[in-house]
Amino acid sequence: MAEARLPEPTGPMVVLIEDEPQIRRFLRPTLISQGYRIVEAVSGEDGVTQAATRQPEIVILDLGLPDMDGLEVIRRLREWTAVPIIVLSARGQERDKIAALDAGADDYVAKPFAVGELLARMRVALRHAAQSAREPTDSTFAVGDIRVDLGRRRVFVSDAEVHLTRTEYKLLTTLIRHVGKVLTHRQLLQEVWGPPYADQTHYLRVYMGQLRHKLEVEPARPRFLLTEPGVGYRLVTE
Amino acid sequence: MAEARLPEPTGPMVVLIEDEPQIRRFLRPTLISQGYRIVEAVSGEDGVTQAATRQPEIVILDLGLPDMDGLEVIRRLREWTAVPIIVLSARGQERDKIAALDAGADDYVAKPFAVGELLARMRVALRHAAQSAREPTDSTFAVGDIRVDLGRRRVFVSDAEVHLTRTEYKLLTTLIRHVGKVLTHRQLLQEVWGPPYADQTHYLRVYMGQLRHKLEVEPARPRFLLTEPGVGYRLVTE
DNA sequence: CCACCGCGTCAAGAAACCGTCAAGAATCGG
DNA sequence: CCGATTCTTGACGGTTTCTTGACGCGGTGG
Repeated sequence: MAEARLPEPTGPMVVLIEDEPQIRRFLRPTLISQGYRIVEAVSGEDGVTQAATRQPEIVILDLGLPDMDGLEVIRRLREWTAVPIIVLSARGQERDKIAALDAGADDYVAKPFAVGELLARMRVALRHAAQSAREPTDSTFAVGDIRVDLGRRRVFVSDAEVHLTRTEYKLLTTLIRHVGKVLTHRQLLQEVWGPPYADQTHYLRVYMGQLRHKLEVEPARPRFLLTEPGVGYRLVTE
Repeated sequence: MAEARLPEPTGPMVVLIEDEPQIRRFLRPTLISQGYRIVEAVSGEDGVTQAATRQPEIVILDLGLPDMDGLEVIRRLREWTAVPIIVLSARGQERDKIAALDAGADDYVAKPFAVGELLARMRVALRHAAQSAREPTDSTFAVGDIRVDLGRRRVFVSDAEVHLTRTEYKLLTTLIRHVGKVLTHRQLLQEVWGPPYADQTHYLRVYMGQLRHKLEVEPARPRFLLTEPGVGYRLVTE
């Protein structure tokens, strides 16, 4: 396992989201010497975008970013990708670690950190990814005239952007995550609104109606957002 | 993700390989209160055996064992299992961490450790396991011209989709679950409609008729959905 | 032979479910 | 604080699905 890695130009790609130039200057040559391809982002927004466009094998994320809460970055990424996220943070408090790990981070390394340990933890992350044979996720979803850019949270119909509210978007991405499958009323309500709402099926009717209105050509006879009477809803491709 | 977990007797099983009674006494109630089932081992040899016999969801391993090098325990486990291994160690040296992680450990927590962090890292490990476990969920059932995609809840006859109502589908999947065997009226009614309906055999006649009408080529002389007079029904393959 | 029983079929009324609209309430941004 | 957006809730009508009863068939046993 611990074989020496020589520099190779097509190794795993890492997106490094880190605003401190000092750390970037330090990490960049180290990672490159280990054979990684590296893409740097200096803000959370940029980081999410880079992760969406480059589809890296690993994301290394500093929690202390200027523009955005680090936890928010994790959540944004986890909306559409399972890419391993290793958090770097100056805050070594237990509750920070717990919050980041529960938000979807895979590992947490407190600063100042030993670079050898970071590299070892990166190898662990790569091992996991290889094991589940997970390809880097495509950050866009498309069906018919509908296109969803999950990284940027934007939705287009026939190349015209349509605005979805937060709830509408969450409902749509939930359906996308399980595309093809029927999601029961319960599942949808729990995932989108939270467990306490598991019985408020009326919400579903209202919001499915709004989604159809915004996305379907003929909302009354939907082609993609289908009803399974008595069961739930499903998103179908073609 | 950070929902409160109540104690439940059938949660994930943890094998804790740890020779210090102090730490065992401390961890045991904590893990149990989180709903884990816990098996303790006080030596490396015992730990490997327990992991093999109990098939736990997680292994927590102290590196400083009396009988065996901790790295050796990791290697022994990795010979046959991919179960997540979280290492606990009093040695916080970088090279110890690297060695353990590269030997196959998934995480490394230095003592003294914060128990909340350990629990969070355990949740991460469980997440990984759950993720890689749920790839092959593409079960379909087929007999004659009839094809049932159980994952997507769809039914086809001669490659044309037919729509089943909720009750029809439930009846069909119940028959599929017991394919080949005779199901009595009682069994079917209880499984599909619920115990209070155990005597409403008329329902069965109506719905079996509808199923045959939708699935059989010659509903009056069914090839697959057969009646066992006086007993119940059965689904046969050829 | 005929009454009876289990089974299959059909259909109509009842009930449940779904989509739609719209009006307040709550929330957000300025 | 105000205006705009979004969420929440209720009402209503159309549709699907369930439930129930009636009836016919065929086998069985009196």
